[in-house]
Amino acid sequence: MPIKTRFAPSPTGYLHVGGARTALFSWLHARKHGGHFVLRIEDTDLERSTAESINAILEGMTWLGLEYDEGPFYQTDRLDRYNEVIDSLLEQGLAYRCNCTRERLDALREKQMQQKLKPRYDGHCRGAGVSGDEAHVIRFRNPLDGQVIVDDCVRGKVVFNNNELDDLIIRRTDGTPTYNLSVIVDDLDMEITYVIRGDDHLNNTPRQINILTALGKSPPHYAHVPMILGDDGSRLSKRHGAVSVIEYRNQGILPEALLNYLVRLGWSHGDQEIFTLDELVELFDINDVNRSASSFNNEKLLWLNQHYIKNDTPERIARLLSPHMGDLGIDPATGPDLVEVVTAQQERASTLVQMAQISAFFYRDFESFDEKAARKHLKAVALEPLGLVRERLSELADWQPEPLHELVKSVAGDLELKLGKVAQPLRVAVVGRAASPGIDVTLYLVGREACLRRIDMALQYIRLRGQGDDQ
RNA sequence: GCUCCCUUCGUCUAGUGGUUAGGACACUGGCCUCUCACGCCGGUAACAGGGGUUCGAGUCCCCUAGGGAGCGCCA
Repeated sequence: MPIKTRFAPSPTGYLHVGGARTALFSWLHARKHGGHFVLRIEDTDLERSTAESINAILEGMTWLGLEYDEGPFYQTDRLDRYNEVIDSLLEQGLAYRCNCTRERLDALREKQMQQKLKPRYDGHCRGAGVSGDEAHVIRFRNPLDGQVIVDDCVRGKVVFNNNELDDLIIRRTDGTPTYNLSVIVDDLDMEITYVIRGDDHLNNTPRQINILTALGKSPPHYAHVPMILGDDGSRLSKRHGAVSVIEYRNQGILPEALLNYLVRLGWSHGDQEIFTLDELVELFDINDVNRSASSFNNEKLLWLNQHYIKNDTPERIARLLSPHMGDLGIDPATGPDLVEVVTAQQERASTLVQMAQISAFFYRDFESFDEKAARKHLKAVALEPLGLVRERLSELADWQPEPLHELVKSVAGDLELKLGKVAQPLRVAVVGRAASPGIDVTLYLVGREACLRRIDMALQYIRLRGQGDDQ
């Protein structure tokens, strides 16, 4: 049978980075073996499933580039099929009707907890012969003894005793199937050979295997991958910051950076840190995934992101950066070529949002000089070099980085100053801050008109400031 | 409480009985330098604890502790 994996999120929120990682592992496993990757939406919980959530998941998968070969399938389209399986289990006596009230179940659970027992159904209706005419659920008749061995690709063999399990509900009073039933029917019908999922499902697996066995089928291969924790060691959630992959996109993270980061959480290949998707398809092996949970570390993600920003073509980065400029109210068409701006900033930003922020000054005047930078560089001693630079800039014939570089150097030389004594005041005057790309490229991209205007602002700022105190 | 899982630098990890316990992020010292960044060179920092097995244990076994997950008419 050809290798087939699936990603089966329930549409009750956004595509979580933990989900994205299991999706990535499933996708890689399928790609590596020339198999298929299936997307299935587990929306049998009608109360909590939403269309927005489905869209968010599809959007996230598309952004990450985890394309699926089959689906998306929706479980709500397959209710008849689940009922067919449930009915056949019922007919064969492998399942039974139960009319226990929620009150009874709640009381039972409470009593068991008090007795320090594991809460579970007591089999009250197992032999009761509850009629189909009254309100009821269907329970699977779980074996009472023996054991189930889950042979897991990442955990190894895990043994569960049947006497720890109970008769789980497979059809609700309203007639809809529950998770443990629909999952195994889908995986069976869709011919899934590898179930790769979060290890929060490990405890469900013996129940699913028992149903499969009752149906006369053999289980697929399983791989339960460890969960992702927040930086405080608890389960990753909203309070740790971004958890939705779309949030990462909005923060200016590149999809390849997020994928590279996620794959290294629980998996490695020697000392290698950077992987192309092609390399991953070749090198990744689900059997090599770690057993222990790992903490999400945003700094390392930022480092990877900067790496990818640095090493991609300026053209692609510019295309991705453009909407983030828009977020700042800047239309890149109104100023210097965004590709040239990216080339100048590529090594200076770890996210696209940050790159937009540090590039805004190319497109519009800043509100005010950064105070610390101004205090250090916009002083009376800067009046002469700034004045001279201004004069020569206004006369410069060829407004290009090279001549601009020569110009700044010549001013420094003529005034017998170190280059920094000219470049830094000039930078603060033109940029508003003490940090920017090389002064020549900065002047070139800002353009003559804005440069002269901003230098005049700086000269005036120094003079006004000088009147006030001991400057 | 019960069942299952996990435990190497702060974090991600390498390590499959003999290593000065390696790499990466972060932190940090230096170099480069017109600033920031990049890059380069260096540094701090780990086998949870206790018992075994063995000539020898991060590696194998047991116990303890700590952490996580599950125990729903959620998935």
